[in-house]
Amino acid sequence: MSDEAREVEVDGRTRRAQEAREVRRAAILQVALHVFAERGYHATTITDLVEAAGVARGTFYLYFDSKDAVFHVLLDDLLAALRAGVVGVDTRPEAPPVRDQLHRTLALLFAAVDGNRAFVRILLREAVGLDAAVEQKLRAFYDRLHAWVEVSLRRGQEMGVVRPLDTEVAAACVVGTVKQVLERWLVDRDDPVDVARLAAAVLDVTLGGVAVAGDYGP
Amino acid sequence: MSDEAREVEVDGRTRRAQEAREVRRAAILQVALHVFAERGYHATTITDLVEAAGVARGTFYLYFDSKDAVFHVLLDDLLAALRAGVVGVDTRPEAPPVRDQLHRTLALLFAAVDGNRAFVRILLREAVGLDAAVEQKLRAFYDRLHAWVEVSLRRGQEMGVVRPLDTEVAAACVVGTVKQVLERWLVDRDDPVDVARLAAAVLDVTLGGVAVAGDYGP
Amino acid sequence: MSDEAREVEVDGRTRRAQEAREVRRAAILQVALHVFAERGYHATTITDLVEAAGVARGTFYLYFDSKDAVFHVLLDDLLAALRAGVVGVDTRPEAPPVRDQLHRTLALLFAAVDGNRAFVRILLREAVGLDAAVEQKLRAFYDRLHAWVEVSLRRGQEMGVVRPLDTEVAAACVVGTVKQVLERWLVDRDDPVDVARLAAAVLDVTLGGVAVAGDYGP
Amino acid sequence: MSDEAREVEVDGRTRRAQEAREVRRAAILQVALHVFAERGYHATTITDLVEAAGVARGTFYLYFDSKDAVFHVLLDDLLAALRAGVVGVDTRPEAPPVRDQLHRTLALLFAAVDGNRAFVRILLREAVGLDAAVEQKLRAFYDRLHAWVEVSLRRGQEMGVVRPLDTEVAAACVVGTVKQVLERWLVDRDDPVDVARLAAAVLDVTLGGVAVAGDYGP
DNA sequence: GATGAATGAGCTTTCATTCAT
DNA sequence: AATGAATGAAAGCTCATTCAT
Repeated sequence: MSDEAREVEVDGRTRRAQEAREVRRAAILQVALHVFAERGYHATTITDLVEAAGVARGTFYLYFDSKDAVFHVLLDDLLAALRAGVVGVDTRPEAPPVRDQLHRTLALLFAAVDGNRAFVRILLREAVGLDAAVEQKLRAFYDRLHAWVEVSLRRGQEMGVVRPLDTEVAAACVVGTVKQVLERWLVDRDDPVDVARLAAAVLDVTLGGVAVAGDYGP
Repeated sequence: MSDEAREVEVDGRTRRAQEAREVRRAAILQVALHVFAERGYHATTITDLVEAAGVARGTFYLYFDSKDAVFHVLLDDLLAALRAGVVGVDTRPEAPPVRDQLHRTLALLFAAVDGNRAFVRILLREAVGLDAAVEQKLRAFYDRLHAWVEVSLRRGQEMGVVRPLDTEVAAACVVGTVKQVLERWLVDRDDPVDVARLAAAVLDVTLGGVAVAGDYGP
Repeated sequence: MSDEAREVEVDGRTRRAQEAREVRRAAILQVALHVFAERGYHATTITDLVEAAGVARGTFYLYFDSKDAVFHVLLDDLLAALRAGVVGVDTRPEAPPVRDQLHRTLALLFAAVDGNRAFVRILLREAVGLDAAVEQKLRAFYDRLHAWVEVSLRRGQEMGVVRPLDTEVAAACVVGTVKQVLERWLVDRDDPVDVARLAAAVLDVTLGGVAVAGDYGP
Repeated sequence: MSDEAREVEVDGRTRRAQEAREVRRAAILQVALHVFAERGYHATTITDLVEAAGVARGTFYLYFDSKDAVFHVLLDDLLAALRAGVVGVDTRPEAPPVRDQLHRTLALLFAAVDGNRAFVRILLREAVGLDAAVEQKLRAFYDRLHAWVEVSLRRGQEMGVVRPLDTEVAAACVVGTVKQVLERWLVDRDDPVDVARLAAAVLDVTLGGVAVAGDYGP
């Protein structure tokens, strides 16, 4: 075997080993997600995890530093997926109608959660005050979402399409609305959901309020 | 001493003992609330509880079955307080305006949470998925609130003061709005809050929506 | 039962409980000493300790913070016992001869070690660099012993009973001599030893050297 | 290529491979010595060793059976080095003076330790009771040293240059003296040391004792 | 021969709960 | 009724060693 061939083979080995590592890591993550979802984060032990993954205790620590570390990886992945769909409204003349853009954003968010139901379930049920780092990440995520909504509302006011109202309260209302709908339709239930329809209904209520026009008081 | 007198005295003793029991039980509860608030539910150990209460470990178990049991008592008390203010809208002619009634309900709810910030904080931060029973209680509370809102919305539609909209989605929006506002103004922060003003702002957004009338799309 | 009687009884209970605690603590210490001596410090696990003591794992931690803590208690006891016999030479005219005083000091030291063979064995065999605190304690002990010997030698030189020599080296020789004799006769063997005779022999060699008088030098 | 030539080439290969093995083995030993010295024996993990040596975990086990095995090799090397300088006194008429021979032996021993401070440090601080085999080796070394000293003292008595005294005790005193001086000047400190001067001082104290001649009592 | 991912027995420590006094 | 010493199951994590590639 020539030196060159050897080199290629070594590279091949290294690459295959690397790929095997990635695969195993992903497998442990996947299993952890399901075990967390089934037993709850706190109730899940390392033993549960390694038994479900079919690896030895030590192997787990080869891929993750701790139970918390696994959780943080899952959390970061989810938050990234959620953030991906939340983009600013395009106000150029040739852009689609604002309402359609908002609908698309909502639908994307709902779809992202729909694709991660198990983990979002853990997140909303148990991880709220899990540890300082998790809390900080969640809070940062919600704060960012809130800020984004509030800024959007202010812009809307400047454009004359949003009523004069307390934008901070209104932003909290929007965020809370989204959270609750997510929780009710995607977390508490296992049924498939038409995210487009749901997004449309939420948009309708949020934009127009519940009262008939002109009749919601002084 | 006659038998009767003895009986009376025994009754007196029994009664006094009973009262002492109640006092001690209440004291442990009160202390538990504060310790939970200070250290967090999970971080609080039985040792923390009994030391703060100034009783022996065994004594604690004379009054409560477990750490969880204390939590459930505190939880039941809170939920009862929250439910107290949520009453149906009075539709009789001589009743106050509907909007005022809704404002009063919201303000009462906010005030109840305001008076129990410490515990609500633990509830939302740590105890969301504490155990099946807690989860079920919370869910029942929210479901009941949701149902109440949905029924109210339907009645409003019949009365012609609520727009035609998906009442289930709208109810979820209302509940989510309330939860988020509570979390943002009463749980995440320590500042005193003008609950009446906050309730008014929430009502404004919820009833009228964020879009200017007639401009929120097809 | 009168209040006074009750008080007495409560005191009695408390006292008895306190005594029981002391007894148990001492029992664990005693057992630990033997287990350490038998299996070696490093090889001894908490499991070994509690099984030998016949208590539950948790009970152990009720009396000691850790395996190290037990060791430190034993160490402190030993060092105190060793230090007890090392006192300065009485140079008043009416005092016993210096040689007798030195003999007494040596014999006391040897006897103290003789009474703690098991632990001294651990100390010399394993605990030398156990942890920073142990090392510091041992070093402090030896340094103090060395300093005491060196000062004594200087005084002897002033009094004209000690030869002119490097007192630091000589002190190290004395300390090393004592350590080695202890190790050879009391640690490595289990035979009973005549400490007075041993002390006399050590004194003879140390004071007079091994060479015949006048024949040891250049 | 003829068969003979091939054979030669194979031999060459084998020899070169053998040499490469030796080199690698020595490299691991050298690295282990430094890592042990830096982190301490117990705190050093196989991971530390293989990372410092730049070889894979499995490779380590190709050269040594275990962590302990490496230690034993280092220990054997050290003891061999120490033993090298300890030779009997030459009593032929034309030999150098006895005192000079003793001085040379001491100085050689001190120098050997001086050249291996790091490992001696580990040996005395952590590995005293590492395992039965280490203990046995150390004990054998000291016993041999003791026996050698005792025999020398007896010969000295026969030659009339050593006082009548308990040679076993005296031998222990000499061994202890040497150990303590080594520990104090070469193990506990990092300063460079004049081994010749130190050896001379030790010899002076050991041969002549601390008391002025004729004044050390009956 | 070299590799390094995988192993799993074993460690120390915690803490909700029990029960003899 | 009150006490608090005792319990022991169970947790998270480490690391010397093995073995398929």
